[in-house]
Amino acid sequence: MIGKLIEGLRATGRRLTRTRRAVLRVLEGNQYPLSASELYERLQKEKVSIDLVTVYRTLTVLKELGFVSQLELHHEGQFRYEIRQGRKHHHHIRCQGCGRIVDLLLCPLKKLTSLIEKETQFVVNEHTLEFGGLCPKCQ
Amino acid sequence: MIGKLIEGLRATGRRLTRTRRAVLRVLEGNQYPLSASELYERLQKEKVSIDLVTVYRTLTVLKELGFVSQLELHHEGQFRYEIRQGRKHHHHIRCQGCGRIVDLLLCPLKKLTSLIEKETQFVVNEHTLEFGGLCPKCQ
DNA sequence: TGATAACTGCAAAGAATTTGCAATAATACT
DNA sequence: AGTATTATTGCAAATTCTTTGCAGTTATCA
Repeated sequence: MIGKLIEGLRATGRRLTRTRRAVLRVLEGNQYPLSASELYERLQKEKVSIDLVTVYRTLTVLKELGFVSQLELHHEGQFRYEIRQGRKHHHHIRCQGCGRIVDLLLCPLKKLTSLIEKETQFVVNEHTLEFGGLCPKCQ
Repeated sequence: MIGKLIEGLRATGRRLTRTRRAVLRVLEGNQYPLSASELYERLQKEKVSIDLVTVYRTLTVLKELGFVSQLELHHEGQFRYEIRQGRKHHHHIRCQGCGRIVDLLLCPLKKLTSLIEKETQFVVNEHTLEFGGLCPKCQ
């Protein structure tokens, strides 16, 4: 992963820094998408000296290079980021109680897309699908 | 509509005011969901004297009474509001070029919900589905 | 008409995110 | 290895959307 990161950074005239490495490492160590401030907190716990602004800027770069994807879950008012590397297209379900986010591996929308294109005359480029509910612990 | 509004307001110890009437009227005159600031601008054009804060507070009340629903479209960073009165459950498609929002009357997710509940052990209470693309003019 | 709340406007606070700029650090070249 | 170049960082401050506090205004009901 680091190898590909260096490659990607170089190709766009960027540099591999202590902070970029640290951000990527924390994201890799987490199976659910983190917000910028969550990432910041975890870095602080690990005694990595970094500014929240730098976290934002790093996430922007990683997103531009295609290493992470940016999620916008409803009722949250913030972005979340997760490693995109080698992951299939998927959606999420979020617990309305504790906020826990779980991946959904299915996506039933491919067929629907062409139907919608016919109906609206739009060219569909993306879709977001998200469920909200209560996880077993919060029920 | 106004009749039901008065009824709803009364029932919760609230009052029908010039501003609430105006906000509802503008929402009714629009077929696509408006943001608070868009609503504010339209009211200004109509020479209705109102503060943006009051627009927000009014939208909150209308939402609580079930007269409008609050939407959170992706890549927008703001809420939108649309009349809910007598409208069926639906989703939206938004043009990535001009931002135009069109309703989608179909919803293919009812069957999917029980599948997801089995898979995740969540109780699903809501879902959001949204498409992004280019409208005929922006293609 | 007057009393009692609810409602409004204004200013200011909050939260997430972005921007400007000088100091710092990674890279390339010698 | 040493130095010049230029990307990156940290800090402060700005932005955007939304919410809150409070005193003055207005709708409602006796």
